[in-house]
Amino acid sequence: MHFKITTWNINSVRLRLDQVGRAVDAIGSDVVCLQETKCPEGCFPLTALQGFGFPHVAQVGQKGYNGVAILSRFPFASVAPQGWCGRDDARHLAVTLGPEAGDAAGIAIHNFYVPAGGDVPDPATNPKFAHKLQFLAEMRAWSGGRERRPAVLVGDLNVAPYEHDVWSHRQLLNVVSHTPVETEAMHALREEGGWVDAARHLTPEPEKIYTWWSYRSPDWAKADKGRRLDHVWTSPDLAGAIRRVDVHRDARGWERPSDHVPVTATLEI
DNA sequence: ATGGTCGATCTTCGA
Repeated sequence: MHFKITTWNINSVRLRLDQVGRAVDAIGSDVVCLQETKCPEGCFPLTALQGFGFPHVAQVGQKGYNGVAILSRFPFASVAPQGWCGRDDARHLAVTLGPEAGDAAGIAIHNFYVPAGGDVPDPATNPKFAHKLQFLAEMRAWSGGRERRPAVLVGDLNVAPYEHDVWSHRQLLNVVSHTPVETEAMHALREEGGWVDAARHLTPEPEKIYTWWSYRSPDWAKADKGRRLDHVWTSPDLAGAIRRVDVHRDARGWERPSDHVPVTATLEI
């Protein structure tokens, strides 16, 4: 079967509900992982999302910030949110697909929203950056201890790990999301878990790949000062199944867009 | 050249 999994930092699921429907209709996703849903669980638009063809929805939320959700055409065998850095921030959700998912049955899906880290890349003076580094360190330890079974890790990881994941490596070396301490932490945690970066597996450097363009850029498409912050990783046993990774850049040009675009991996399993 | 723009919430914070 062809299994399509999409990750998208939606930056308010209530505001962009119609855009979720538009995107998944065009893509044909089997599973959609959203970040920054920005609503507490009580006001989550569950019924509307189910109406887009995803009867099975797992989500955690908070008032105003964070929040992650997994929408699925297939039932879940298990759902497990997890706290990180001793907080109950809604930044991670894991599910396992049930037997109804056919060849995708048993695959674990991890949806992450890594802290952005604030503006100053110094953990001594910026607690947000310290939080981000701690979060990445905990992910590394978790990756190393993880049970070896088929899994896909997606999300807004808020790090652009390779030189050509940003519009200018040199100009962003001291900008949060691309500093050496972050990119090294990201590589370490990926290698610790044996994870395969699906986009770079198919499209190695030096080809540029971006998934995010700042709201502050007056002409984002022309300037094209993007960064690759949104990722799909597979466990090593699924690496050979990666057929496509599509970055839906057009969504950045929609009316009232998210600053991130959907990224979809197609696996043949 | 240190801005610029969003979203949620309640005038400021996080991104």
